Amino acid sequence: MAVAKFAEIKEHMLTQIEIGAWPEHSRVPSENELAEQFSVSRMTARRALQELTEQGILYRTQGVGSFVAALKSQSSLLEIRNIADEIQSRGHSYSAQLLQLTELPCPAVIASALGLKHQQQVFFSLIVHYEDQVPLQLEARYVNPQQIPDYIQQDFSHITPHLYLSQVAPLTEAEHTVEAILPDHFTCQHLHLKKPEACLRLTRRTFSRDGAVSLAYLTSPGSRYRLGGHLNFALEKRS
Amino acid sequence: MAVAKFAEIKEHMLTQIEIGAWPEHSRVPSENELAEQFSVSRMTARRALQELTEQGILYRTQGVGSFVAALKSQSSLLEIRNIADEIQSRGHSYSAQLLQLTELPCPAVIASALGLKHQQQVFFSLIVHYEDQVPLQLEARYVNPQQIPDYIQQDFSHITPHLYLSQVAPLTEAEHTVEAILPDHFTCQHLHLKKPEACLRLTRRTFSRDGAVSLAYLTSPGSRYRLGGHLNFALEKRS
DNA sequence: AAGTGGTCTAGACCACTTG
DNA sequence: AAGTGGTCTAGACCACTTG
Repeated sequence: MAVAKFAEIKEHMLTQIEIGAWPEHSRVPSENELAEQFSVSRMTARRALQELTEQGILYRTQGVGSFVAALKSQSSLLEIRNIADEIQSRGHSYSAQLLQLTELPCPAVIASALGLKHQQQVFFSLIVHYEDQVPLQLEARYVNPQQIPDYIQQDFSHITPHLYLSQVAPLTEAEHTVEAILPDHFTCQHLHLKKPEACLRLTRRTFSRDGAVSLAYLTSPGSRYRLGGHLNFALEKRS
Repeated sequence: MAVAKFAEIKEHMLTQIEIGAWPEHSRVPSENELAEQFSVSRMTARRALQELTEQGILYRTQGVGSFVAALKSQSSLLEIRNIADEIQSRGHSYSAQLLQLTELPCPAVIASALGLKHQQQVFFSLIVHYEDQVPLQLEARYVNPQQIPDYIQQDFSHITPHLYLSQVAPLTEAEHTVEAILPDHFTCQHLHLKKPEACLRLTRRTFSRDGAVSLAYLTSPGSRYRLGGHLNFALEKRS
């Protein structure tokens, strides 16, 4: 079996939702209807519905039916994922636009965060990440040149800074801050926002074995992006 | 069927792991072994194993077996803190204003999240949390009345819902979503926002041993609140 | 009464890893 | 070759919501 049948059904349903054929809160086919349409047993149709429900894409009510949940891009809070992978794992196309890749004298805040001296040179990259041609995130990143001397020679339209950094300086630690902000004019422009709207801003400082590597400001429109996480405490009680 | 068979098997396995009978990375019974032990079909035993795997409690390898996963590292980004403690630990004064504490017929989305039936009664509380007399967070919370029958009798101007819930139904699991939104008029009013500004909204679903306990929407002005965290990867490599 | 989702059975064939 | 997990079938009974 090249592709599982339940996966094909999920794929089909996701497509219907994406193209808007099945709007939010509309009813989707029942287990029995899907089973007949795809010539599978009810258990297989059920699995497709069930997994989409666990992913937060559908919600179901016994005796009533299954419905499309409100949709948004979602990423995990717990893991630091490469945004390209994240987008592609949703079955969408990823692309990037490199706006800047330069060397700057280090602003005081950045110097302090990266353990550099004020006015020392620091690498800076500015990139827009697109999901299916729609800007999902503006990434402004300062990189410690002592740790990553070749940063400025990379082609960041083909590899994300995150992926490159994780290859040359494996991540050992990260610090996050999450804020809601109203973006400035410049950010609005690059995120194709006609009017300023609430944006999520992640500030992420990453560390490798030898200390602070980079400080990134990741800004995404609130209407297109959210962070999701899952915590499990069952096993933590023991220690 | 009072309690589903797959749930009983999960319960049993969780207990074994919690009491240390099944240490990290040790092998747990196979689908066939569990099916025989509990006199159920393999599909039912499989479901128990599968759900524990999705919860991150087990990991499985085809042809080899199922194993107890490693402890998750803690992330203060998602650390579930009592907001009263959080405010007081900054040396500020905490107070709360109870706006609503009622019983409602359950909306479909809430029912699905809490494992309740549509239109069944659900408890609802609405509270504003103040830091030094300034509103910091609007908390709208739906609570499973089957698990927390006395919720509606509590005095939430003196104890936060989070603290009360953690006392009567210890947290085993939590799911988070973080979004940036523009608040509606009602929210603006209670957060004393003259104009709508970007707000952080945490959606938090909490679980106890017996299932979903509550679903909370926590909304805070972006200018007054942010989430901060620290991730350590040394222990996280598992999959 | 008809349709929905929730649970379960007792089989089946498969791909995979191990001794 | 024996055991594991992965997928699937064609039934069954149930609780629930709706017309």
